[in-house]
Amino acid sequence: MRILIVEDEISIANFIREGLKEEGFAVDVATNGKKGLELALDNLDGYDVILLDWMLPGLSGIEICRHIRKVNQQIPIIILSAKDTVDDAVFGLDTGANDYIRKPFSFEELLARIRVLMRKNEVEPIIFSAGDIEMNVEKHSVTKKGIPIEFTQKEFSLLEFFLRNKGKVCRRTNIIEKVWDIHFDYNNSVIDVYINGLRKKIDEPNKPSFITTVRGIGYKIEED
Amino acid sequence: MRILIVEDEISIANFIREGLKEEGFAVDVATNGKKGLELALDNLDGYDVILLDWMLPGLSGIEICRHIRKVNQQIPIIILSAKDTVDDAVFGLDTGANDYIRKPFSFEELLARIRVLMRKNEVEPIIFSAGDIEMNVEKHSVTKKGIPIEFTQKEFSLLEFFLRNKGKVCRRTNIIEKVWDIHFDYNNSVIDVYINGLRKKIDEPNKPSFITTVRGIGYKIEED
DNA sequence: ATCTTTGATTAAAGGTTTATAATAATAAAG
DNA sequence: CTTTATTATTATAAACCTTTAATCAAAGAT
Repeated sequence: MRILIVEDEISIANFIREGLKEEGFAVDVATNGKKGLELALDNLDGYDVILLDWMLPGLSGIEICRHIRKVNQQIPIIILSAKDTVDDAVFGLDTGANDYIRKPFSFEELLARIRVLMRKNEVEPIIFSAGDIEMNVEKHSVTKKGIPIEFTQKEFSLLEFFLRNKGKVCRRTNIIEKVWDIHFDYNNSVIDVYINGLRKKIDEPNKPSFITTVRGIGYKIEED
Repeated sequence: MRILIVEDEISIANFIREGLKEEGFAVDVATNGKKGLELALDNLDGYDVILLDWMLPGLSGIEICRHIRKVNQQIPIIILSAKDTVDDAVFGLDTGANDYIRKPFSFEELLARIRVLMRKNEVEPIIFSAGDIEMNVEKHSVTKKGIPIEFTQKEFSLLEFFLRNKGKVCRRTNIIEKVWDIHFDYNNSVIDVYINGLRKKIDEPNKPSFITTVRGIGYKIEED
């Protein structure tokens, strides 16, 4: 997680930088507008959040924000400003900032607001893979070495369950609960039938199966 | 654009409601926590933003927020609160709110912050295409290899939905919700009928359909 | 070495989902 | 108000998943 701070008051910049570093962020600081915009545009995808002071020598934070938004609408921008009127806040937000924090601010609240902005990018993974197998949940497709393999609904969710738990043993009870939504039924042989089906579609002849049996417990697929 | 306000102080609720209505929003108001949560959960996809007062009779705004976030991570939530300490704000934000506004607040700033949260849904492409098919949403026209094909309204929006989600599987639940605005009705066969209609107009004889069936889940059109 | 348990495989029954046509209901147009 | 176009519902047949059951093979226990 990388954050860019554009702030000309060295003491404030340092204060934020040290605080964020303690939280485990990588931090870049620019102390004037021109340098800040340069850093931002050079490395737009590299930053997870950008903090902009409004009043800066040269290029203002607002102008930086406007420039960035011309090129990229996604990256979260927070304006930190001593301008504390409602009009200024509205102006800043309408220029494309995601948040507007008035100085002086509490570091804890800044941090919480950074967390909010990073939260939305934490989307559930939609692609799982193991060995040659790759699954795209959104597309509901699976490929082996790039070649698509068709799966029925149940087959697909069973395979998905294994891929989500790559490396771990999936117990029969667990499988039957999570994939079939059947409870308290250890010995349902539907599982076996479907394991068989998966193996037929995935495995290659004369090779150890992609899905290994853990006798008395369940099955698993190995971590790469 | 529909907004839910959960606020027990009638004067504040009315003030916000009237303001938002003037801005062209559809507004629902709940004056206690229980009712608010009910409205929210009944109609999660229906709201574009939810405003929660923290202190409410019965169920607090924080608790409502927590409940909603269990089910839905996307919908923007703003907490409006007389609790003005940093700790309260941090707590509110960490509970899943997207913004935390201290009372008393300016309506203009609330509006600007609502705009921020709705902005992400703004980028609207007008032309979609897949294979030989090209759709212009503005003109409400579709062509295949440049030759226009007529569609009825429902046919058009169904096709539009597929084109917007090119490559992804469109689940029946999703289709019936987004195209027909019918909720909790998986097995409405109106879908099948319209799929049939689209295929008749688009597909060529003795070729695989433009729209592929994903049995038990829904339909999709392939990425080019 | 044999028995018991567990897992693999196959085939077939049973059930669900989808395609299609026909019909009814609703909205729009003349 | 009637006609037409559009949308929704229902019915039925076909496709094909899912489950059950039966049999066989392998591993572990006695």
